[in-house]
This record gives sequence, C-alpha cells and structure tokens, in this order.
Amino acid sequence: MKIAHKSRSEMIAETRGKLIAAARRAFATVGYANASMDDFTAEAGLTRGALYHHFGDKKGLFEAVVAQIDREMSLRLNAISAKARTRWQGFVDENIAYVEMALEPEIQRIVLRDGPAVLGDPAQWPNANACILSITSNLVALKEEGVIRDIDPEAMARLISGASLYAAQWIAISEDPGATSTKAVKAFRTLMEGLLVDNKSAA
Amino acid sequence: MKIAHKSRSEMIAETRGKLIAAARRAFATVGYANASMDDFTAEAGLTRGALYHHFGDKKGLFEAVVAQIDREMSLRLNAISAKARTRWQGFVDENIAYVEMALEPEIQRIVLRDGPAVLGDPAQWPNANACILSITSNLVALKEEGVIRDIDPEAMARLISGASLYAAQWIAISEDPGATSTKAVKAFRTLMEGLLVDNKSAA
DNA sequence: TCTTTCACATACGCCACGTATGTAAGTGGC
DNA sequence: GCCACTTACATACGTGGCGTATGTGAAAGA
Repeated sequence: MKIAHKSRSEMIAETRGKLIAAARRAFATVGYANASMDDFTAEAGLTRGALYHHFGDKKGLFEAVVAQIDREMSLRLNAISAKARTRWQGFVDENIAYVEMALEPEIQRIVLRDGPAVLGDPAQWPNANACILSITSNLVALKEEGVIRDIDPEAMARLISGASLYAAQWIAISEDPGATSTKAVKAFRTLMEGLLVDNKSAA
Repeated sequence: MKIAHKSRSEMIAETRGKLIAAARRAFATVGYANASMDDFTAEAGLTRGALYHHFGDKKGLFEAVVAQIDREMSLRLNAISAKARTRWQGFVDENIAYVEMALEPEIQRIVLRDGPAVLGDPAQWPNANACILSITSNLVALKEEGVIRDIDPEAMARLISGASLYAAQWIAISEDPGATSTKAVKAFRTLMEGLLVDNKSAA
C-alpha cells in the first residue's frame, strides 16, 4: 500500500480480473467448448496453473464470468427501473430493457446459450433468481396496489421473463433487428397490459 | 425382401437407428459433452467408424437425435390440438401440453439445454420454426375470427412459446412439480386470456 | 532472518475426437 | 457367373485439451 508496486491482495485481484476478462472474450467469441484454456490464459500473460489455483477448473472460471456479466446486467436493469415515474412503467421498462440486453452477442452466447448447458438450469443460478425476484416483487406490489389482476406473482414472473428472453433471441437472429424489436416490444406491451385490472387497450 | 436376412437398405436403416437410440440415451443421461462416442457406439454394437460414415461427426448425430425428438413432439402436440372443441381451446391446450412435455428429463436435457449450446439458437432449427408456425397460424386464425386482439401473430407466438418454455423449466426444477405445474398453468391461462377481446376473467 | 505460506508455473498422463486407411460385403455390367 | 467398383463399416494413429502432481520464487509472519 505504501510502496509503488501493488500489495499482494491487489496483485491477486488483478490476476483474477485478467483471467476473467480473457476468458470472457474467448467464451463470447468461440464459445465455452471451443475456448482453449492454454490459449486464453496465455493471452492474459499467465498459464493454466493460475486458473486452476483461483477457480478450480474451467467450469469454475466460467461461473465467475457469468457472475460478472450478471452483476452488470442487474445494475443496468436497476438503473432503468429507478428512472420510471410509476411502478407499472418501471416494471414494463425493465422487462423491455432485458429484452434488449439479450440482443448483445456476449450475453446471448455466454449467459443464454452456453450457460444452461454448462451450469445447468438458469433458474437455479443466484442471479437468475435475483432477476426473477425483482420481477416478482414488482408484481406483488402492483397486485397490492390493485393495478394488476389476482395472479401468482412468482409464476407470472417466470412466464414474463421467459417471454422476454425468447423475444430477445428472436430479435437477435432476425435480419432486421430494428423492425423486429419494434414488433416484439409492441407485442410484449400487449401481453403485459392483459394483466391490468383496468385494461383500456382493448380495441 | 424375399430372403430371411434383411436387404441392404434395411440394414443401413437399422444401423442408423441403433446409433441414434444409443446416442439418445447417452445424451439424455450424461449430456452431450460427457457422452463418449466410443462408449455409446460400443453399446450399440458398433464403432465410431459407423458414426462418422453416417453422420459426419458427433454434432451430426446429435442433430439427428434432436430431429427425432422434435418429430415426436410435433406429433404429440398435433394430436392434442386436434382433440379440442374450439380453436381457442386447442390453442391453449397445445401450449400447456408443450409446457408439460418440457418437464421430461430427456427433452429438458437434449432439446432445451444442450441443443442451443451445440446447434445454436433453437429458433433457427427446422422444427422450432414448425412449432412457432403452428402457434402463429393459430393466432392468425383467432385474430380473423375476432377472438383475440390486434397483435402481430409471429411476435406473440414467440413470446408465448418463450413463456411456455420457461414455465416448463421452472416446474422441472421445483421441489413439488405437481403444485408448481398447477400454478404455472393457471398463470399461463391468465396471460393468454389477456389476449381475448372479450375478457371476462377480470376480477 | 528464518520459516511458512501462497501464487503461480511446469511437466506429465489420460481421454476423446477426428482422420486416414483397411476390409469385407454388396451391386451392376457383360 | 465373374469382375470392377462402390459401400458400410472397423482399425490404427495422431493431436489437442483437460486435470493433477510437483516445483519455485516471492511475500507475510515471528
């Protein structure tokens, strides 16, 4: 702390950071299965020894990468919903933002595609639960406020996040993501408005 | 055809069938990555030579397995919707059946979990499109009949299948699948009824 | 300063995939 | 009914990537 070169704990954090960053790039570009540990540890100026020391195995490092991306996603989502005027608006905005985030290739590949195959069901990940919980708590509050119908909040949260996720994937593979995104968001709004007690959107 | 031992084409079909069956078991139990080609080809009384001859590589065989499961799912879904009285009823039933099918470990593991990681986005698979198309065409008809609101059918089909899929995964990992399934189906119905023009379900 | 611990690197073995090659059986032409 | 050719596999081999066991130098504590 007093001298120029960093302290030991700082060095460790830096090493972990470099490994996670390099792995993240590799996983995002070539996928988990095709990412060679020798390659991306070398890219970070290290060897597999460091990886096994800090993360146990390839899967452990992958978990760390997913956790990092998850945290970033949570922060971004919270920032979105915090801006909204009403709770309902924040709820809808947050879900739409989730759809749009899922368009990013890195998230698509690491979190949505390889993640479930390597780590098992996303619903069991810590953050997936956090995300579901966020939607759930919103639904609970909206129900108490009498804004939406009498539904099981957790069940509905699952359905909604699934719909968002799939919408995102659809947009991601479409030829005109902009146009598709517009359609998806519109449909999503309709679906959500179906939950409102006082639904004015009926033509 | 006339003699006891089968014709050549029959032998080939049998070989392909045995390979697909053995691989299907292996993929379902230990997953794609952990399934050793030597092991499950031996289990089928063959070697990797046969596999490479017929399917090119491990991924090719996996595609064939997924295609087989996909066909089975399509048949089952069509049978369900064919039974229903009204189009709306058939539509809802089919989606709920899809949820329940996704509870089966084999489908869960091969189609929903490993499939996307190995073959890429499910929306690009032939059958995924078939499934989406089925929902889409139902929505188009329901819209024409004035049963549901003015929505983009394809977009809504994507959202719905995503919701079904996620609901299924939720049920699959829950401790009490029966109870969870009840909640999920109820929430799903509510979500679908939000699409109805004449929605009586408002409390 | 000496020892202990820790953060990595190095070296090794193993397993699994893909490919190149071999072989026996089937198929068509005459 | 023989021969040329193709087909449907099996066998053998090389390679690459993972995990582990071991080594080493530097930092932390006494």
